[in-house]
Amino acid sequence: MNREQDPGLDSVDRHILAELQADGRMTNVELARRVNLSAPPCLRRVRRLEEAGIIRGYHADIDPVSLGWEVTFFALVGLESQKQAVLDAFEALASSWPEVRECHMIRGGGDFLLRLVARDTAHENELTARLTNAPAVLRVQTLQTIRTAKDEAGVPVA
Amino acid sequence: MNREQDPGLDSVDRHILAELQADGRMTNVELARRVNLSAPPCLRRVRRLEEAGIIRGYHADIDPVSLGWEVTFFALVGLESQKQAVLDAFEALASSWPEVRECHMIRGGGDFLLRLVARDTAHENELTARLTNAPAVLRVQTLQTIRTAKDEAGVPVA
DNA sequence: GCTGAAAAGCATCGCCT
DNA sequence: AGGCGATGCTTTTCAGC
Repeated sequence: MNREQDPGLDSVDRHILAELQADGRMTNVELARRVNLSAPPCLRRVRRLEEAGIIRGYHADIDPVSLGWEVTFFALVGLESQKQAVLDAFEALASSWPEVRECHMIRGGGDFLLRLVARDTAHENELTARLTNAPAVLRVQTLQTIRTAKDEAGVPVA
Repeated sequence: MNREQDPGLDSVDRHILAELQADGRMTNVELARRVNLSAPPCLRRVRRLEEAGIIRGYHADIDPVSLGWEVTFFALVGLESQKQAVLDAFEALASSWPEVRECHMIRGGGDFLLRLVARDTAHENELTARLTNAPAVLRVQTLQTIRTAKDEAGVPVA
């Protein structure tokens, strides 16, 4: 669907990506004005970027606390085996929990980094316990965020 | 700007949040149809959610690889002091790097979890070295993502 | 707080450069 | 490839329930 480092990505495309990353609900007319194009070719470029899989979607960024998710934390989970079946099973289990927002397998074998949300500290403890007691889990290290200095969703478009 | 667990957030509001989290560029008419409202009150609700800070923004989700960011990794950084001035200085330094996308201070003193992007493995090594050599840094543990099973930007709207 | 109509603005198409 | 003009929607406001 998308090639590595697409050659047909000029400075106008990158400008479009930067603008839509900053404000994904901008109208096409406003976007066109900012990148010095008229509306139709601007829209054609956006559609092309979407169809090439370079723009994967658009999402509202919602304040977790407003929805009752008071705690965000990370967990480093170590498994007792590196067998593919064990890794897959843990991955499937973790991914099935709505509180698990990210699940990354870490190089070096048998470790996962998760990002989770919890309603409160008790809920966080419960989630940690559920992780600890999950099949093949050896240890769980929770990394509790006390302050977030920077949290930018995307990537530099330099 | 936003209160904890806003009481004036009914099921229609939550439905709106879920829809815009899934597709932030949906037209207001389509959104209204999905939440069984006509367009004007739907738009008023969206504006209210934006002004209350519950919707913090809208962002295009861009494929990092298409822009040349081949490597995404995390770094656990331990500092040699927990003095506020030292923590603040590290936070300011890390946040100033465009490759650092997230910078979280971790409970327990003197630790930070960063999420970074790099153009390639050499660039990743260079960033790790820059972290290691930064003032007051005691150790850097890189957590290299080899597979991401789940990566949902938002929060459960249940 | 919703509906419905109406004005203004936008998305999108076909054609031309 | 980008621009122009036309058409049909969408957004947004406003009066009235």
